[in-house]
Amino acid sequence: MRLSRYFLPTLKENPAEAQIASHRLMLRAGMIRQGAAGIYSWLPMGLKVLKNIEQIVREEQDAAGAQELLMPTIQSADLWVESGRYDDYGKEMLRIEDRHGRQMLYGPTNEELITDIFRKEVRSYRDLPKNLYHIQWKFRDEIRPRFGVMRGREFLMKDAYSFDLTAEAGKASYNAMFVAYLRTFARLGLKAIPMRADTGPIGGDLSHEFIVLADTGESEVFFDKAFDALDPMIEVDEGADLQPIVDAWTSHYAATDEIHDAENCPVDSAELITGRGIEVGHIFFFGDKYSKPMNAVVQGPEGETTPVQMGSYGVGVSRLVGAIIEACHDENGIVWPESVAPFKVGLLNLRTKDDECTAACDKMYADLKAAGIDVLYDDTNDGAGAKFANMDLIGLPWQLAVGPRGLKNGVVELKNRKTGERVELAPEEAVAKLSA
RNA sequence: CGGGGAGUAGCGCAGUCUGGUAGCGCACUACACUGGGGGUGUAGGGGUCGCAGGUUCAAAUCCUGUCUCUCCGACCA
Repeated sequence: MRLSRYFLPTLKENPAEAQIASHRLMLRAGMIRQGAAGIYSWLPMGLKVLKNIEQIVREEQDAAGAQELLMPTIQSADLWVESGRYDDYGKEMLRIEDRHGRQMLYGPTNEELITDIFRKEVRSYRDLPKNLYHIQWKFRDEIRPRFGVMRGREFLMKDAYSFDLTAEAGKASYNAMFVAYLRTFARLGLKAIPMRADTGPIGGDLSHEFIVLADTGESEVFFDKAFDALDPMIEVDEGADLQPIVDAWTSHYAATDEIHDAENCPVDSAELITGRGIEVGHIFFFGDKYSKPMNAVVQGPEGETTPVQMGSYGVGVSRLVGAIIEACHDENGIVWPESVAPFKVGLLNLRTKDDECTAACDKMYADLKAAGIDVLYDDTNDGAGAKFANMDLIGLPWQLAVGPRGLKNGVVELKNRKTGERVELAPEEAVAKLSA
């Protein structure tokens, strides 16, 4: 993509309303613009990152045996009345009336809807287990939205729902999601710690929050140093018992500041790590909490009818964009992990008016594209300084600077955004290195 | 929902107290110079001062109402 044609409205100055790094940087880097409090438009580069994250989440869900579907954003209130949550949910739920006076709502979550879909179609235990998920926009009318996409009212969420015959089988489904989450966050370039969680309005007796570590995170977290030794990229064989892995990840102490009690902490202070974190995932096993009142039942092997055992598993996809930036930025701007970066490399033409320089840039641009590399080519007439600053701001993993000075010696400069390391090498070598 | 703050050009702000031709920096347009870390000069364009009433010869400025945004608290993926 040529920058001269790309819709990337970057800002040199900080917008007054943005308090935290990710919000500030998302606005400055031209990723989002606010429509109303807690509601954002995603501009091309922001959307690209969002889609990249979404895709990694999707791949890991699919790999864990979940199947994607898509439920609507607007739901009928009837189902919520049936589950008893229509009144429980309170003002956080955006209620809408259609032209016929029917009560509708913009879904804050989808347990009722998925349970309804399930109960209408599934009759036999032979159809179990099932795990269905979708990635869809949700709305929760937060009292006070803040921190940009981290605490918006409208947000993109992956939510999966598992259905099993027995609690034991349900636990296995829960474990599969647990491991999928470890892998997902690792692939996103994040360090995530699972913590035992309050089940809140969703309910149930087994639940974990996944907290991503970031120096500027919203809450303080405490966890055992032992987590550092665990590898999140677990290879899962189909049908394998994941309980030992889950046990390994849940046997160590981890707590947010709300629960943490320094006096009675079971971990020696020398073994305890204190940091800040952002909740990006939450998984629940809640048994028959919804299946029972909503009569989602299957016939078992003995012919008996039993409510299915359910779990639900959420990932804040849009929130992750902010969380990743909180975890990956410096004073100059964003530092994208390569897995989610909007482009892999930024190609900087430092002197567009120099025909030789521009010819060399055009060729590298063509070569990089031919090699299948996603490249943002700064072909604008801005000064070199402005180009470097802008490229640092938007945080592409690699910067390829091409100017007459280097070309005279047959070299271009390749800079790693994260380490700041710069090397000079021949244009073909640079393309080869980026293609590797 | 309780308590603060703010709405003036795309962004950041001054002007409001003490009413009298709407300003500054950045960004934008044109030209020239410059050219490896947000460069320089010259000349330009752009705002019914959030909205609605009111007071006045005259309102960004005073009064009333209203909407929006934002910060702190309780709540949350």
